[in-house]
Amino acid sequence: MTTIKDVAKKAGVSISTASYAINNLPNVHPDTRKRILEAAKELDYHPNGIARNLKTQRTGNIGVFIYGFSGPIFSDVLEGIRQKLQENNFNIVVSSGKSSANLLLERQVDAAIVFDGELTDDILLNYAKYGFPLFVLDRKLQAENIYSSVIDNEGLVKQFIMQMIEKGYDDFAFVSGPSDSFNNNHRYEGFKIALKNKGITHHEFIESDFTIQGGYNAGKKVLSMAKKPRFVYCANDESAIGFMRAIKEGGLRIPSDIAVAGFDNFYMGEFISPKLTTIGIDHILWGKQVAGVIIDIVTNQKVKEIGHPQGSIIMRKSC
Amino acid sequence: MTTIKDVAKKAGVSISTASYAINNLPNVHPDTRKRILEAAKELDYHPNGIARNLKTQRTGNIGVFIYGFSGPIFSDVLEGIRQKLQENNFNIVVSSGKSSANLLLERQVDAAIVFDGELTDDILLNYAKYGFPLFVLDRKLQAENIYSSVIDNEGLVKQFIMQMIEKGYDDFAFVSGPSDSFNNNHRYEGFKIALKNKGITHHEFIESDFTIQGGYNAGKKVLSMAKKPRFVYCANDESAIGFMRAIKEGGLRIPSDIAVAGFDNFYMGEFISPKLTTIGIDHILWGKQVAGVIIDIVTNQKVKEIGHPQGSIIMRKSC
DNA sequence: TTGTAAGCGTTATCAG
DNA sequence: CTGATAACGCTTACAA
Repeated sequence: MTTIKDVAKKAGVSISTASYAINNLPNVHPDTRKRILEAAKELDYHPNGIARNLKTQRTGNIGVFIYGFSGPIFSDVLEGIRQKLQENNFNIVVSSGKSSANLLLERQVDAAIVFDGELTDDILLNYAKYGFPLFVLDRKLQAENIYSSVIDNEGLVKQFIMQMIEKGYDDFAFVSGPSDSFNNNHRYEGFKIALKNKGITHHEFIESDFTIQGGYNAGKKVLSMAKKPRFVYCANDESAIGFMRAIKEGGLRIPSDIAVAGFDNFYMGEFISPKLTTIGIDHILWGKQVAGVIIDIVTNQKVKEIGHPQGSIIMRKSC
Repeated sequence: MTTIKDVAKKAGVSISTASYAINNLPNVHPDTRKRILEAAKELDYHPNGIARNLKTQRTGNIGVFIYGFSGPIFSDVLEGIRQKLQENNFNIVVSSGKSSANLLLERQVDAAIVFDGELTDDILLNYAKYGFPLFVLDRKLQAENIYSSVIDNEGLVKQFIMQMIEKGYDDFAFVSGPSDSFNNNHRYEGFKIALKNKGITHHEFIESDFTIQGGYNAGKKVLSMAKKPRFVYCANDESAIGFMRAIKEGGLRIPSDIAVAGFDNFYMGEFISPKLTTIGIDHILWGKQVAGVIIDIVTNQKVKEIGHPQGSIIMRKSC
């Protein structure tokens, strides 16, 4: 492979001058620059990124620490991150579990976006102490070098459920996600606060796991209940879809027998019957914003707070 | 950050001996090794990956060139790739479009897996000439340093459609994907060959785009046809799901009025009514196999051909 | 405007 | 078994 040395030799200049020209520094005579650039082109020269990184002590790589690639929501956030990072000439290195640690410790990435529940708070706090900027998306965490943005689960669900109560519903059930899920727990909080605010003292709780199958099982459970809830709020859309399928199989009508709603605005929600009412987050935009902040951090710009990602209630036909 | 120099000094040895010990080379006295390792631990030393990469001329990074993160199939392949790569201590750098070029040219990755239609054959062939091993998943391509594995679209669809003909169906339509899609075109080939083999000379062709919405539109089109096909084969599951929704809205029964099937084994297919018959690929396994080959290549092992990824017909209730 | 040379943090050759 | 030392390919003071 050709190196800057070859270019310099061919152009008849020193290595440093070649470097200046190639990096577009102003201190090079136009003629020399032209000669160097031509030589580079003829030799099909491309700088060795690794060498550059070693010298500049920056990699231009941003780690994205994920648990896995599954889940539609997830891919949207990733996609937003990818777009923004790419626009700004950063590379994205994905990793999961403990491999992620090495990426930081071996200085292969300049910073990381964390979306991986396997990485405990303690672990993250520890890496932040080393000086690596970390942007955390799946929890709230306060510390130097740690930034975070989480969905306003509580506020959005509260607002939505209160609207539903005003619409006349007063007999609710909550189909949960995993009990260790940040999103699930805060959605449940919002749900309970809404009921409390409106003086509703009772609700059913059905444990589930954010999957279609789990929602389906929850639906079967409701079918077997003597006194069925009038409104079932599912902690995400996938479980809502499974839930709806089960109760439709059981002969119930949605929303006339049981009203249903979810969270996420999973695109399938528009293609089931009835169309699913949900709370939507603009995941791609969120990813872009997060990536934007990370870029500001590693390039020492002023970082702007992004707060919660944008969310909104999407009324369709299921309630 | 602490460097190997610090470790060497603390252990009272030369840099090279420290390096030997840290890299577990046999030529170090047990006592010295112990001293060095302890020093490393106390100083919380982690080797600088960039420096190592520069010296060894290998990065341990594999590029994964994608068009974007969207699509369920896609994430599964990625997930398989991620698992295998991670097991073998390789990092995965995702990229799309022309940023991907830089990754190779600047030697930030050792090889790449390509899943990005934006990268033309010419471009890929060119990179392969530089000596970068490329594994291509979305097309067939023959050249030095280029490896490829594609779904056996033609064979699987042919086999499936012939079975359906044997079952008694003889009046078919094909709902296509984008006309520039490798997968779509080969599925259509298989479809046509099956018909031809069985002496069926006519079929309907409805253009679509692999999306649920596109499938839905195709369904509306069929509803408006005077003479409707008896069996509609959709080039993927998402369009089949949209298609089914449209014709159900139009009051048709599946499979008694129109039978439907798809391709991919998208997990939603099990949660619609009737459950979708489809042709399934084990995408995660495929990703693992591909990653396995790439690893063999960059570590100079003997590479084993992987051929087509495993596929099978999954009979459910839609035909 | 250009060149010399130090150095980024490693690995690996060679001599001892 | 251990240590000097020369790379790897680049950027960047500093000198000329």
